[in-house]
Amino acid sequence: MKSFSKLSERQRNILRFMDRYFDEYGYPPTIREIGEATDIFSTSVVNYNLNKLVEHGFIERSDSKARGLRLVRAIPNGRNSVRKSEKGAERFPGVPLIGQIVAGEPIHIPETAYADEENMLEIPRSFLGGVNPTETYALRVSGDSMTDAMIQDGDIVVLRHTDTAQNGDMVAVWLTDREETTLKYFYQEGMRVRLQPAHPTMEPIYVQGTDCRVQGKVLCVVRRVD
DNA sequence: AAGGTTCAGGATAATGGCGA
DNA sequence: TCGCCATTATCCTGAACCTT
Repeated sequence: MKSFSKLSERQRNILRFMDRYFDEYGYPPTIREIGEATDIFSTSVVNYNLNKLVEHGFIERSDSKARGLRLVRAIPNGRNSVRKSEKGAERFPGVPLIGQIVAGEPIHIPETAYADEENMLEIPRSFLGGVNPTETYALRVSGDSMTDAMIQDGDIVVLRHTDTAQNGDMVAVWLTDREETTLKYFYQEGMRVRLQPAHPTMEPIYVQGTDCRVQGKVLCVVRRVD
């Protein structure tokens, strides 16, 4: 994963523009708007650089819809970088950190999560992709099954409460037979579900649809670097 | 119509091999 | 070690096409 300063000038400009645009309009820009704002004349170049930013873990893209862009890492000096702002909690709503995902040990995730102030994370609204903060919660990741998805041991994932998922979604899933929660990519394959780790040497888990329950979909990842 | 994707091909930078 | 050259990788342009 590259740091912000190691990105090309254009890629940094794209991130800054996306950050400003989301802050102003509340939704992401189009590829053509990004091109206009960053002096890129070809949509393919914008697309190329967006793919690079996905590769480096700065943004996520949705294949199925227009403006399907989402910042998933804070931008240094960006409007939505992780800091207190004049609008305070409104722009940086609290997301409760309620536990961790750890293989072999079940974790109960309440429908209405509660955490004391010490365990509340301030997450920029743009990182939640329009999801109501009251529908979100955070978990600390233990293990390295998602390293290829830029999620390391100790990272915090922010999730939206949901009991459904689409193929390719990164989700927290409760496995009823194993009595544990796991973080994997979700793929429905007929009556069974494939839970795919993002790790080169780890095998997917196959379970019957009735033996797993989606508990949340990952919205973004938070990492402390020190 | 707006917005996104794909493709062929060109320019430039980075890298590696080789001889002096 | 240095300079030259070939190869490869990266980034870009422009246009056509596809999807919603």
